[in-house]
Amino acid sequence: MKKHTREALLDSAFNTFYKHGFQGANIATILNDVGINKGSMYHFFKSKKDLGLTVVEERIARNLVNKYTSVKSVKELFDVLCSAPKTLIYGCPLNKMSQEMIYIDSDFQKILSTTYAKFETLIQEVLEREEVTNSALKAKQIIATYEGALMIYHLNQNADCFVSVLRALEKEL
Amino acid sequence: MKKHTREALLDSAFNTFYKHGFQGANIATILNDVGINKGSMYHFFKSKKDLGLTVVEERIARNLVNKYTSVKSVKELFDVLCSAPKTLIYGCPLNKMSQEMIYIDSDFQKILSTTYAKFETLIQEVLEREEVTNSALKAKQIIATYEGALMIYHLNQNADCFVSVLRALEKEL
DNA sequence: AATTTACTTGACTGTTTAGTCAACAAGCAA
DNA sequence: TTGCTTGTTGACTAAACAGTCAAGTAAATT
Repeated sequence: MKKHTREALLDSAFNTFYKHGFQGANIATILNDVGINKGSMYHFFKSKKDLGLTVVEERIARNLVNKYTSVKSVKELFDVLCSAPKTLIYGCPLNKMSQEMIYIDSDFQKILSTTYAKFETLIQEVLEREEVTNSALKAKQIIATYEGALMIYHLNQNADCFVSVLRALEKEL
Repeated sequence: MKKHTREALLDSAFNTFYKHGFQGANIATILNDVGINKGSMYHFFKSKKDLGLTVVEERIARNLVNKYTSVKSVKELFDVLCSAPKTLIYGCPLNKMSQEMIYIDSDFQKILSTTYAKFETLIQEVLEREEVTNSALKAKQIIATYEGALMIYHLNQNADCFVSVLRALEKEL
């Protein structure tokens, strides 16, 4: 039960922040969900903010890296991107937290910007692997379209446009 | 001073919600900013939520409509979109509020979805005016790219990619 | 077995916050 | 002037919430 509490806390905190936002999230909800008490959480994390920053590092950033480092081709990349609406039920966690936090807290701003940069680099590397020209700009185009289309999907509650927009982009590369 | 208080309240509320999010916003800050007292606000709005929904209607949606109904050509549309980073200092207000609220409160979900639909229709109409084929999908493509690029701009604090991504999209129409 | 370290408990504190209310003032119509 | 509607005041309430702490238990170290 040593590592378990900390990891369970991060899992539950990720889910809660993902749905309610960082500011809207209630620590009591997380504690109740994990089935532990206050002091136990404050043993591992010195504040709600500390918990939030660790969620970005050890959940959001880590999931992103795991997902995209295994991607080898452009086709594979688009397949992964197109499968997003099934899993990202409240939108893109990185995007959502960025929109909320970057102009509110500079520590969040730093870690979220860094995480985004990693994401962009991973996409760029996939493009370079197949010698796509102008990979830096193309990576940004792909991410921009992906993030925007995901938002439209959630606002419309309709995945049709999400996949068609991404497939149209794929053809233009 | 009859209409003034209500309008000043909506202006300040819009700015505060835009920066801090709806949940993170503090009513006392808004009241202090406008220079009035609690009861005065609750004379015009029955709750914070009521204020929030009215901000969406009378500020976010109205600004959007005013901005895009005057746009007549595709070139003009992209000029307006490309000028966004200078004015939208905390990102796209509609996108930001949507990411925060659509899975938290169904009244916000409804009004934000409706507002988004209006936005999409306006863009589509500009495309149709110049007989762009497949205007429904193209409108979604433009908005997706625009929203995503705006996010990247804010996370990177660098506008270069924003304009190049949008200009690249313009050429593909 | 003894002692230190790691983890847990849950009541408690202090603050922040949305929302209420009764009394008061201004604008206006008769 | 009188009365009515609209808007304003600011103290008050009640709840929610992040964070603390002293005392306890479990686990590892010697």
